[in-house]
Amino acid sequence: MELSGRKKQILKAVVEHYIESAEPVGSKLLAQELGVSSATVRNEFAELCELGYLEQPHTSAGRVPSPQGYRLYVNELMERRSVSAEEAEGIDETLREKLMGGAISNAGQLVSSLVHYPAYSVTAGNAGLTVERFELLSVDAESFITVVMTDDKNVKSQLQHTALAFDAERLGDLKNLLNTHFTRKTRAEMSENLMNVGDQLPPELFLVLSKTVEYAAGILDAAGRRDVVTTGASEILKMPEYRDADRAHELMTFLVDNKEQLPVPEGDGPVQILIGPENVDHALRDTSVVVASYDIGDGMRGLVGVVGPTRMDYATVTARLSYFAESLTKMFGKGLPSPEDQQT
Amino acid sequence: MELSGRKKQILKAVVEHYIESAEPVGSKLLAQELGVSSATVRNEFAELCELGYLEQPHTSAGRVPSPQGYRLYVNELMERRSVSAEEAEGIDETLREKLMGGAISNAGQLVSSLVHYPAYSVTAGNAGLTVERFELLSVDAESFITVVMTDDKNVKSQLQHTALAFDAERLGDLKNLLNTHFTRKTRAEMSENLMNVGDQLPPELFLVLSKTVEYAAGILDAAGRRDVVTTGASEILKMPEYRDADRAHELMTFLVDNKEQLPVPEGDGPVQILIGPENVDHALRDTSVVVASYDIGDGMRGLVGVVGPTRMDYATVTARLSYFAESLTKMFGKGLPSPEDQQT
DNA sequence: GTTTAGCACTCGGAAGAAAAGAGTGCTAAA
DNA sequence: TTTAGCACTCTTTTCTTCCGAGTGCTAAAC
Repeated sequence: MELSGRKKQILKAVVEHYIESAEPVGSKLLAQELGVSSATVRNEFAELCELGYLEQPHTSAGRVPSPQGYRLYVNELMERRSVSAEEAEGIDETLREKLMGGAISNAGQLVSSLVHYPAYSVTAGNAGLTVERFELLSVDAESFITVVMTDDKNVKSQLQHTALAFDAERLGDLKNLLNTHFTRKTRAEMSENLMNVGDQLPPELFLVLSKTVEYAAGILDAAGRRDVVTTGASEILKMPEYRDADRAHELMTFLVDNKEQLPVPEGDGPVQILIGPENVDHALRDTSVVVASYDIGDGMRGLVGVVGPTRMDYATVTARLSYFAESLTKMFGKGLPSPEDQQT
Repeated sequence: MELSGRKKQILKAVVEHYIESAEPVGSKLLAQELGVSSATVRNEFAELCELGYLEQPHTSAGRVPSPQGYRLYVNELMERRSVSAEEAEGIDETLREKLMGGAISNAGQLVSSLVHYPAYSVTAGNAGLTVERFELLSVDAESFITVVMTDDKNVKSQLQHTALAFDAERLGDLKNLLNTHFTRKTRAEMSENLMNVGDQLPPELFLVLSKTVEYAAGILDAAGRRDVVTTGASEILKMPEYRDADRAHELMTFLVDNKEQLPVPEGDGPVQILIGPENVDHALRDTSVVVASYDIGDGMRGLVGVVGPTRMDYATVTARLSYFAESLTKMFGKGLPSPEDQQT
């Protein structure tokens, strides 16, 4: 059933007042605003309550939006404003400043400082990654540098010590071995090949080989892992709903210890909003989450989210977050921190 | 003036009770414990107050240790117990489990989980670091891999794109240029040399060279920076002294935003304890900090610290922290996560 | 001279009562 | 359909009272 225009207007006003004040909204305030009597507003209140859009903390308090109310607000009532010119400038500024070098890990940090809520960022793991190329560089008799390039063009390297002396020839052999049997292979295949090749190799050499392969496998594992970073958890201590130390502690430890369980919705829109009980996780039952995803390039996607009370400033958060995500996408596409600057 | 034996005994008891209960300690409780009358204890209390070792929250409450009282306790009265066999086993376990791969950044995390206080770890920056060697590996016409080994034997690498085509010869030239003019040089010297060399170079080549040198300089900068990581800040929400959201928020944001100002004392002992006002930083005025340093090898030192209320369980924290630091030192000296496993 | 019993005194915190206030629901009139 | 009016509900605040834990001091006891 479609709500009347005035009901929508009232719901919108309740949500916005409550977002601002964190106090239940009474009929008198709205009466003034709408130019009708408080009794009229009360009648509407009563109906909105019956329909499930509003709630009453107790009999004689004002009204508070229910999750369903927030949902309607977000879907229909909220003005989907975009960021102001100054906001945009500010965001661009911080982005340029802090994100050079392609360190995506602190995207959450930027977002958190932008919206004053806890934020998190997820860098999608690249599970199918393989090694494209091995290089070995001689250092001295007992050590060499291993360089591993993965097929997403990331390069990592380490110094490796060996028990036995490695001359140039031997190093070349090892390198050939690595490049023929361990490039373009999945994790499982690498382990398998290690076993196969191992049989025909002198044990000392095998030891070095396996150490190198393990190093490479570790890189693939690390790249395959979904990485979640949370920041700004302490922001919640400023909010009235978390003045209670126990509640604050609960959410806080969740954000730190269970961050892997933060929602990573399959994105169909640019920004997604999960309100209160829409979150599957029990600990997020009365918080809302706003997430946006951005393009890293190579078809990969990153994700940043904001966590806050259901009484969250959805309009501002949504605007800033989506602008942020767009900017990130642009930057990865062509902008300053281009792929050639990516460090390892 | 030296305190009488009984005064010390009483001070010790007050400190330990207060550490456990966070409640002011009354004379009756101690009377029972010491087998004297409460009046006697009260007399001693009064004198300890005058001497500045105890404080009274208000006229008719029990006594609470003053910072000076804690100091005496820590210096003389506390039983400097070492960790129990099970504790040691537990610590070794977590160390082995979590620290393979030489990721020191989360030493604080381990400590925090060990003592249930917020913790931080500082990895000393190596300011005098220089590049020992450059390597360039051809990938395709327009890109190559830059490998940089610093004189502490750390290796880092990145893929670098160029505007102009680079054949093997040209790459060799560039490499020679790098290795002759930019190894074993300080940051300043590198910049200077870049200017000097630049004059005699075609501009396209110079662009590539400077990009590479900048990359190396960035590595040196990063290594030179003192890196502070804090963990477990949310632990404070469990403590009665931080049930007040404002106080909790203050300390919390300090631990997150001002972590660079956490104390890094010049170590003369294995474990150092800073009590309340002994901390220079205003925000730490009523917290205590316990820090231990450990050996990374190569004469480098790392540092881990624990932050908590002055009512901190000094005995346990000190024991665990020093055991932890010792274990770390041992591990870096000869243990599992040996230098050859250090990743970049 | 130290220790202890005794006692009056001081606070802080808990418990209760009362008052204030905000907001409601309902009825009846406009 | 809107609104004025009014009784009612329930929270919050404030004030008071009361209790008890703990003190400081004095005078007696060891």
